[in-house]
Amino acid sequence: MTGAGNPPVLLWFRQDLRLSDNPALAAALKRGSAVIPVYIWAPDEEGDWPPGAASRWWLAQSLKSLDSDLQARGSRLIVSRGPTEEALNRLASESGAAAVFWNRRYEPAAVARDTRVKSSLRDKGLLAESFNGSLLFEPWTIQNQSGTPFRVFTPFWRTCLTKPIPLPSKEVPRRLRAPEKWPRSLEIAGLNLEPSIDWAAGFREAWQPGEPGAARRLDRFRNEALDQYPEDRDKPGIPGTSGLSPHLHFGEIGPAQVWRAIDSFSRGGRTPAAEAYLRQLVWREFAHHLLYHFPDSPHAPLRPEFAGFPWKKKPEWFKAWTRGRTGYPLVDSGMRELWHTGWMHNRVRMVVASFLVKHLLIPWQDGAAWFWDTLVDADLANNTLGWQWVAGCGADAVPYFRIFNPATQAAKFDPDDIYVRRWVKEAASPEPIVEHGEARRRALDAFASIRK
DNA sequence: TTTTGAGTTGTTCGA
DNA sequence: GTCGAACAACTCAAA
Repeated sequence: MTGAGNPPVLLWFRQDLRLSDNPALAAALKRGSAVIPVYIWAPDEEGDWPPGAASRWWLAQSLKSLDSDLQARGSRLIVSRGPTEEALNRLASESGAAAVFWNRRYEPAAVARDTRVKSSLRDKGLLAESFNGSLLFEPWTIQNQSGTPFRVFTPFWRTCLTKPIPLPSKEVPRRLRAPEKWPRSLEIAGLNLEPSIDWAAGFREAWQPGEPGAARRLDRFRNEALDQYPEDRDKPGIPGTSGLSPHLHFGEIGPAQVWRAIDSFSRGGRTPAAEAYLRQLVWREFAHHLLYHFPDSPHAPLRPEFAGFPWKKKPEWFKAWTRGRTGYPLVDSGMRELWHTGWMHNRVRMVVASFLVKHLLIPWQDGAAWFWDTLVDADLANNTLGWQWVAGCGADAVPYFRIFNPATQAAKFDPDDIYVRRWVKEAASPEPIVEHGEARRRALDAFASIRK
């Protein structure tokens, strides 16, 4: 089929900002139609979670990268503002498009919006189809033997391993056929995603947003760090983790591509290093599974007894935490790394989160909101799982008595102070805002108070 | 059907 | 210095 007479397809990009292994794009190409790549900025449609400042910075870079990759293939990115429904209808009528294809999202607000958009497009006689480009296992495909969603990771993982892992599609188009008539477009800069005061110098140094940057990151990890991953992933001073989280969040690389690149076997078994990393990739799946099945979890604890937890509001302590001025070098380093680069090492995320929730007794939701605004990899599913896990109120959560000692954690995972010296330059740390032993006892009492 | 055992990431205390 | 126990409650799967 040449498709020369086929009306064009609108390819609605969201969190799938890539051309390789993109099922919606593949489906559009298969029709032989011209493709009109579209991004619609509609933060009002994200419920309580419009993208934060760090995410918006990343998004701006990623859109520029996508546009440039499209232009290299004879195409371009059409940019519009929401409301999404109106934008898609206008773009379709301006271009004569007869179909809209996209890859699915799983956040509650996005699911509701996408459902509405799909039926509205179909009512208008357009073909509207969605695909899976972001997960290995969509949330409704994994369940336990009683037919309910898993709440414990290990059985979830074992069940995933019995399912076929999707193969990434190899096809990357050299050229994309342009439509006869391009619809109107805004400039990416016109969306005002980037800060007016340029605070992102540290971000630019640390990251290369976009599909080529994601591929480079994956290559580096596989070639230079994977073998040592089980030991090195916990050391914040060295690049022992993949650093793929923001690329995965924005879909600049897909999980099937990552699985394919990492999975390796020796003597009949998966190598321990590959398995350790793939488990982490499946934690991302588990987070999406939980968010989909428990849509209140971004704001409400999964364990109901936590509704009565005696949280404290201490604005000056919260502020000290956000600024990296708690007096605990590992905590302060993490918070400064976050502020400077838009990212924080996972080991340190656990320590700073535990410190906020247990040492300071400040609600996990406040920490989640700060991370949401400052992380370039801010992802509602992962952020929610992480904070509920640390607070002990989530699925498969940490036991209440597990209270990280920031000094012990530093001694164990940053024994040569490489990480702490990178982020805490002053000769003397501020006085600790709470004393560890006392804070620990207070936390144990608070957690005991909600037990039956 | 009921029981049993295991479960991402820890710390402290006392022998 | 090292080591085991204690620090809960609940989900899930296998026996």
